[in-house]
Amino acid sequence: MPAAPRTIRADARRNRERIVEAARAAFAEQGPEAQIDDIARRADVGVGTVYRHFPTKDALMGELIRLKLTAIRDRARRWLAAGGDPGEAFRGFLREQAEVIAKDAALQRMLWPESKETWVPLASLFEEVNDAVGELITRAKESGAIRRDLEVGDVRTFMCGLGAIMAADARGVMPFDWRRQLEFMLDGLRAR
Amino acid sequence: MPAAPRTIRADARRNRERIVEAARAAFAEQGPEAQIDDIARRADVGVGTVYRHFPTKDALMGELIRLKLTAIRDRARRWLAAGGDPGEAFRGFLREQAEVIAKDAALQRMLWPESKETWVPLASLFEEVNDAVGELITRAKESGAIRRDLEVGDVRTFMCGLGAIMAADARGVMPFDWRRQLEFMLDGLRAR
Amino acid sequence: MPAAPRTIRADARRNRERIVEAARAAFAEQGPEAQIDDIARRADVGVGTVYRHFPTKDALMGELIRLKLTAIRDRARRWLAAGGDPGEAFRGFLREQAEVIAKDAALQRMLWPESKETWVPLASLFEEVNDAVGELITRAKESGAIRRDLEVGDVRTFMCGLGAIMAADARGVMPFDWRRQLEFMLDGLRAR
Amino acid sequence: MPAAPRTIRADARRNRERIVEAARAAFAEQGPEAQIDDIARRADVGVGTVYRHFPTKDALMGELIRLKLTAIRDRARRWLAAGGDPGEAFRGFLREQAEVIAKDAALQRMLWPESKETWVPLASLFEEVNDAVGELITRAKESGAIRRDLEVGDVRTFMCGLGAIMAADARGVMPFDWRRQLEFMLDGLRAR
DNA sequence: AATGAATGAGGATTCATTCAT
DNA sequence: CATGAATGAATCCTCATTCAT
Repeated sequence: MPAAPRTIRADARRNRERIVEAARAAFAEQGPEAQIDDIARRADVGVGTVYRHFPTKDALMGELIRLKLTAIRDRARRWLAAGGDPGEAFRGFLREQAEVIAKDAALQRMLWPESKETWVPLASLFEEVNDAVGELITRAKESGAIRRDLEVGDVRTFMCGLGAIMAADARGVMPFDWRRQLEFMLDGLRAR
Repeated sequence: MPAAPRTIRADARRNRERIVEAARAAFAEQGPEAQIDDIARRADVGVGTVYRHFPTKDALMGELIRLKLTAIRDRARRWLAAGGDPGEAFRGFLREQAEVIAKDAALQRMLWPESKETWVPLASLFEEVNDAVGELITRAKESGAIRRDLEVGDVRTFMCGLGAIMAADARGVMPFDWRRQLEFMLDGLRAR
Repeated sequence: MPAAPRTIRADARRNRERIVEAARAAFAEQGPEAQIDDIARRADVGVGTVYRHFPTKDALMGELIRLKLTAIRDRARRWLAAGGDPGEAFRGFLREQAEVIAKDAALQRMLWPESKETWVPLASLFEEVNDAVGELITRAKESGAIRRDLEVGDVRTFMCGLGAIMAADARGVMPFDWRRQLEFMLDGLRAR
Repeated sequence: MPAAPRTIRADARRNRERIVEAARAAFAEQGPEAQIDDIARRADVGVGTVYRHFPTKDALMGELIRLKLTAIRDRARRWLAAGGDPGEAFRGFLREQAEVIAKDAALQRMLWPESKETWVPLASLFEEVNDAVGELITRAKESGAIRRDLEVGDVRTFMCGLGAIMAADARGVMPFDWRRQLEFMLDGLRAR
């Protein structure tokens, strides 16, 4: 009768969520140097609890990345499903995507983490993102909305740079207007 | 003994140069986490000597930034002085600039540092960079080579993002083709 | 419902046995650093259950010691009851005893634990061991098989050392031949 | 002019010695669980200093073992050089050796450490110990003082056990008379 | 009674910076 | 001036034990 693993989970899941949320906030504020102890304090749990849910600081970061990627994939799929003008879908996706990223920009500083290992468990999810965004691109190309030599990797590359810009801007050292940047790039991607 | 201070100066200056070079190498390889001890070892001096020349790690980083900015300014001025087609000067400058940055890409990770304080002593130099690049932009605009709404800040913003892309690429986590990125952007900046 | 408590008891006892067995295995493999969580996992129970049966890790260790001592006492009594040549009984007991100890040698690392407190509840059992082994010694002395100055404490002392040797050998750092050691000692104990 | 590395060394060496001494004391009292922080406090230096001299707790332990082994080797050589009756030399060495070990008995708990790696850098020293003790044994055998089947390994094994006995005795859990033990063994090793 | 999630003190190690020589 | 040894706060992670379910 392995019925048990249901009740307590409610509590545990709540904690897990609080930890993830606290981690998002902490990393967003302080970047990768955010401390586990601080995250635990924010989540109002003991350090041990953080470690019960995520064996390692890297694992916790990995989870945040996973959530981000999942959100990206879903957003791309939503724009795909919505149909409409392929060029507008492509641009709409990128604009929306950028707005969302901007909300916790500092997170970007860990989206492309040091170790390749972090990516291993994310590989398949990553593929899904590629597929969805790739499809948006393909359709836009076919409709003649964007240049024919654009590839998924280019968009990924751009978003990486845009994230860095957002992060730098968020830290307030110097103003960076990423929205203009995005529009310039979108113009650059138009078919001539 | 009016001769003595000169000899010592020579020694000290040599040390300072070696430290700066070692720091460049170390930061380029390991990013901001490079350790002072390591830098001292590369420069073949004691840690104390590093601290004699640069009171803190941040100060040392600041010096590297200063050198970078100086190089950027000089490069921009060189393209200004060279004359020729304004559009080509603008694009040539950015391409050359990018190639140089790419050489120690990891340095970019500290070009936009945490503290505003780091920027204070660099303010005037920063103005000079702005002026030089601004002039390149103005000329290009006037010649009709690029869109009229482009501003210096946009270029700065773009280079920040491009640097981040280079840094991520250099760490080898994922391939990022910054050269394609640059060309897309240059296309986006063209006047239509 | 007078039947209920019985069923539960059966369950509880089964759990207790599984815990003890798991602890034996864990401690035998990893020495005193074996973790309660690991023991619980091996026993296929929750940590809480381990703590219900044994209030502290030390108590659990104490139980293992108690079992060991009981086994020693019974073995000694068996050799006493068997009669036969007293010298052979003495030596036979030690040899058999050693072989059994060797099976989970790492357990020896905790047979002589830090705290005297652990011994308090074992005092009377300890006496019984002493009595049984003492009787084996007395008989052997009387039959002229071993030196007259041998005392129970000496045997205890020797077995402690032998256990340590086994444990070290088991960890594989360096080969220790405890069987030769035992025979040398038995020779040393012979009456001349 | 690499003349420098002489002066400061006096200070540093003093510190190193104090650390080693503090470590000996700490490990002798508390066994392998002694904490680096405590050792630093005893030596009246910062933790960092301990780590400057010994990169790792294991390295510090390794040093203590090295010192022990060196002392053993030298003692054996001294008895060899002293000449005299080979049987007495063999026994004298073991008795003296035991007395010295007994002084910080708890150290024995780490003489046969977990990891083989600890032994690697000690291999050659270990050989020297073997050679010296082996020669004592050979001479004693030739003079007919001890049984012909005794080997160096047996003595090593015995001393390992004796050390464990001392350690257990030192912890005061139960009295163990290691001197009697030694004499029994020496009797066992006599040629008949 | 059983479960396993939560707790948090404790412990090894790092590294920017100071200071005696 | 240079040196590099010393410092110790800071940080990640472990694990015996408690407690809500």
